[in-house]
Amino acid sequence: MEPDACSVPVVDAERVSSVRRALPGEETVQDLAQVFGLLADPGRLRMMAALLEGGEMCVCDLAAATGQSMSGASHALRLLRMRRVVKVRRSGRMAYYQLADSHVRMLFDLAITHARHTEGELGDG
Amino acid sequence: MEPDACSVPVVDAERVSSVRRALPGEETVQDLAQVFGLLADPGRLRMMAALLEGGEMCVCDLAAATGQSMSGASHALRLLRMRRVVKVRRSGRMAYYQLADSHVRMLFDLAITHARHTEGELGDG
DNA sequence: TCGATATATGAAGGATCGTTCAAGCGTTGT
DNA sequence: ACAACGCTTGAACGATCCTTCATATATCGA
Repeated sequence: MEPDACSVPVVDAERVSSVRRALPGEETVQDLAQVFGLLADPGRLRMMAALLEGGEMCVCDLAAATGQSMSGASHALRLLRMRRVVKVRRSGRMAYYQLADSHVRMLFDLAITHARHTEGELGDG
Repeated sequence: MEPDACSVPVVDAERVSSVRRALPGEETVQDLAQVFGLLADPGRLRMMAALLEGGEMCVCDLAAATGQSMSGASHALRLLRMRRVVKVRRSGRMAYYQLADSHVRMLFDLAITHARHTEGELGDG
């Protein structure tokens, strides 16, 4: 993937190695990136927002509320399920989903704060 | 993209429309997804973690600390710059980057909490 | 048992993303 | 002026992702 010792010139070698030691390990980085990746898709984002609002919902209602096809919703929920962001309760042929923990809500609120804060103009500085 | 009125059968029509009204607008959803998308890449994630730890750093030190090529680091920083996640200060031929606001730190901490909380076993329930 | 329903899944298509290579710009030092 | 330097950018390639279609499983009702 990325070379551990690359041929990049360094200005402040001491700080570089200090920062390097402070960085989260490879496994943690991968985990974090995957969690954020789940939130990076509008369909899944709406899905989580819907669950935040609606509490516990079945797949077809989630699909309808977020404007997705059944298949699309099911695929999205599978990813969220595998990363333990949502949990499922099955009753007969229905599947009822809800958020697995409260971190998602906080991530959401923070991100919305950021989005509102940097609202409007984007681009280079 | 996705049909507004799709042919999905609905169980609880009232809740569906209530949730639908409560969802953030299309523009907000797109913005949020893009912010999370920036955090979804290990290289950019390490970059933000480095800035969190190191305060203000030049591109070559960032590249060295996160194990990226110069070009890769520069491309990553361009995306972060355009979304106003980082800001740049130029001095001569150097470019010093730092985080633009404190939301990133909170997003990080929350996500790490989530990662630690769901550590270990993944997969279907 | 048979069909309809609710959800899940695999495969295929095109779109998007990340990395790399090559070249570009502006600055510094000689 | 020239070369070295720090950084930026564009294009290209391969990998990954999202959507859709078709099919599969399991449950319910007749």
